[in-house]
Amino acid sequence: MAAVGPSADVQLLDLLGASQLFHGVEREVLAEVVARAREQRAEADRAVFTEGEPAAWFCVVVTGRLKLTQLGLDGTEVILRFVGPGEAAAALAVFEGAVYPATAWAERGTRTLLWSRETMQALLRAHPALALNALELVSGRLREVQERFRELATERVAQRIARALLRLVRQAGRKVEGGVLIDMPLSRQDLAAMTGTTLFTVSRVLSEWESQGIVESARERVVVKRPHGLVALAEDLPPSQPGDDRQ
Amino acid sequence: MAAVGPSADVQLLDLLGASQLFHGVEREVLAEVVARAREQRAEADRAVFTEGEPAAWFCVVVTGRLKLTQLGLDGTEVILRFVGPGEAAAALAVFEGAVYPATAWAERGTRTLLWSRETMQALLRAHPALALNALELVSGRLREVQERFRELATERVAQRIARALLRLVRQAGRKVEGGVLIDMPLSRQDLAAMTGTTLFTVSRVLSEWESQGIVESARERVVVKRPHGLVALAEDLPPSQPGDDRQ
DNA sequence: GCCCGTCGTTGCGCCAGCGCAAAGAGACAG
DNA sequence: CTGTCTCTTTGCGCTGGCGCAACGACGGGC
Repeated sequence: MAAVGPSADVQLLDLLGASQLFHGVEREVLAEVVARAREQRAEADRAVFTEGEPAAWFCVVVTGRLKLTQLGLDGTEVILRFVGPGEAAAALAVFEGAVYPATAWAERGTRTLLWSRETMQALLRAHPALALNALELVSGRLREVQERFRELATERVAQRIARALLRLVRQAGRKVEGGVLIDMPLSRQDLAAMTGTTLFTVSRVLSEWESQGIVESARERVVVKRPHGLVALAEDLPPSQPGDDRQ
Repeated sequence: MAAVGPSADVQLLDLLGASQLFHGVEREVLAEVVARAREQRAEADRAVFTEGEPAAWFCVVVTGRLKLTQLGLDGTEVILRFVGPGEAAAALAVFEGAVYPATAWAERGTRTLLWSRETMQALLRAHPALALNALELVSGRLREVQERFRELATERVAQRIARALLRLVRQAGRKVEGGVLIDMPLSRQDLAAMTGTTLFTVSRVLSEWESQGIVESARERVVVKRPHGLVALAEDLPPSQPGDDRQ
């Protein structure tokens, strides 16, 4: 962990200025924010913070990605979401609670900015615009979780997997020939933990879709070949035809 | 709907002063807040606001209760939560989104205070303490929904029903002889919509628990006789003995 | 180039929970 | 008191998805 050097400042200012939490904040305030941050390069396979521990740091990803998980009583892992560059983690812990409600796993080489809980609360108090942004941020997240809660309560597994893939396409999709690659390591187990099912079921569903030409999958890799096909599955519409996805 | 009269002011000030959103706010600000509210008596079986409609009003319950539901694609209803006196609804809609993410059904005779979206946003801007309270409120709600998401993803039906009952006991429990009554009309269908299952399964589970003396249930009525028994079920512990609940 | 560890696939058996139908039980109106 | 409406119970059959086991495939390290 190191104090942020002046050379990095401009890039960080841009990153934060474009983030949901700090967007619209005056440049000078942003400079203050950056000045009070600590930068960290996370090692892979080590948690940046851990569920149940006292909430000490607020976190924004600079490069790389975090995976936020919760643990069930029986040890089953649930993936809440992924956090990409410019996005925040541990908002809950710092704004409301005393402990982290989730564990954050960093992808190899992930760089993060960290602010102590006290710093963050002081910033919120000093800059009302920041508090409003935070309110919007947390609200949006609440909306999304409620949505997923409803899905989990009312929809079948295949439908939920389709939705999860569509979300990942939006979040980490990269156009490649023949479709959209979900540009991150994504195991069957990951998809299962996102959708409340098992890796076996995910494997079966993906195999089925592969045989229908909707996706193409390999080890920790998924390419969506016919997004409309997934949308049809997610919305429970009559299956689309192979020609439907021409763009 | 009527402007708030001066006679009601004191009670309303107390109610709001004790609420999570307005707690700690100076008395004079609170007076301003009350002055800008409209009071409404909701008819039963009519929605106070409806999922998907433009978000127009922020809402705090004075007396009675709201039931917040979301609709699935196939028409299945999911209950997000109940809103009691002093609690807020439509926070999301007003703080972040353009439309209500849920429908609010009022119990018969429920009285609510309403503020227009614009008023609410003006209040937030004018009083930073309010924004911080709102942030805390929404954060707490997010924490709870994430928790329930995890439960839905990892736990069995009986376990989830046990948790739902325990939450309701905390929220609307009233001590009666032989146990704690959940003091509101609560159908099997309601419990099913809270836990992502069907009324049949809820009925079977409750029957089983009734035969074990853990609960006692009637039409839209549940009395928890041995809370520890439910806790054991919720935490997946070895079943407690009938004597365990002596207090 | 080989080995080993991790990830993915697939067949098989099983069971938790669903869906329906038919009947029972309160509650409320008239 | 009676009829009706809604809520609840329970039996029965079914199936979506789970859990395991065995095997296969890929990839990184040495």
